[in-house]
Amino acid sequence: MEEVGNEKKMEMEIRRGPWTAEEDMKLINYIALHGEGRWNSLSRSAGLNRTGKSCRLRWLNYLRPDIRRGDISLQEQFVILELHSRWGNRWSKIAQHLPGRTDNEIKNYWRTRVQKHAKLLKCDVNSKQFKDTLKHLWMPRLVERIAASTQNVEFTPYDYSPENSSVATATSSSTSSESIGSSFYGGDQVEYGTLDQMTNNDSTLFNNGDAFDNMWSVDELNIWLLHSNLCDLI
DNA sequence: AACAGTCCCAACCGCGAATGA
DNA sequence: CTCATTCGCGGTTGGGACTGT
Repeated sequence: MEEVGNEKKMEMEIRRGPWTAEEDMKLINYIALHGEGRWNSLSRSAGLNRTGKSCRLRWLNYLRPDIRRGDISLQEQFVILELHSRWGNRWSKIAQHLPGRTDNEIKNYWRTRVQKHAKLLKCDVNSKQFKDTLKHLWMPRLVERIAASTQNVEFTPYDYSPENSSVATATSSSTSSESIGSSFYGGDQVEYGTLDQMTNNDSTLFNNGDAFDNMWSVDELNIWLLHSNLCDLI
């Protein structure tokens, strides 16, 4: 009986909700000394009344020194759209190609920004219509804007069109994370921007923030959807 | 100024996979 | 092989911040 009572007491002491600065410091200091991993025992040893899960999440999504904060840049938006079109909601896999960004952040971005547009257009975010809108309208537009915003820095915008995109040509067997990591788009001969260039720390590349929302009007998108529907019927 | 509605993000939850005893 | 524990992922939620009326 007493044991059950103690367990209950332990459970009662487990903290939830927002982390305090003191808890953050405990976690940072402990990991600096002992490294990460073994989260449950780490939590106990560090003197944190948190679940191992909670500690892991806090570290990976917030405290890690290489976390990048701030708006998602045009380049990053493009990478997210591109990789999501290939892999779907594989947030952690997508995050691996966006240094400093977490799966949680990308997931939040997708839900708040991209799904918002789908909602405005009254179509499902997973529908062919919406995917086509992304591929044929949003992504080419993003490329234009990336090219415009990077004219003054050493970035070689590639000739993007949905047809030469790996979105259109890739098969599941031919896509690999390595191909994305080394050269952002396919062919070795073509001078494409590399992922590093797409996601480096150059402030001129990363201060474009929220441009996504203002790229086109709902009317513009609706006209395009109507047009693509008519084309499908013909 | 006050309120309602919406947006955004940190954090939690459930589940399946991996690992170890 | 089995069971328990831990880890990692994707989905969901709570609440503060922001915006519009």
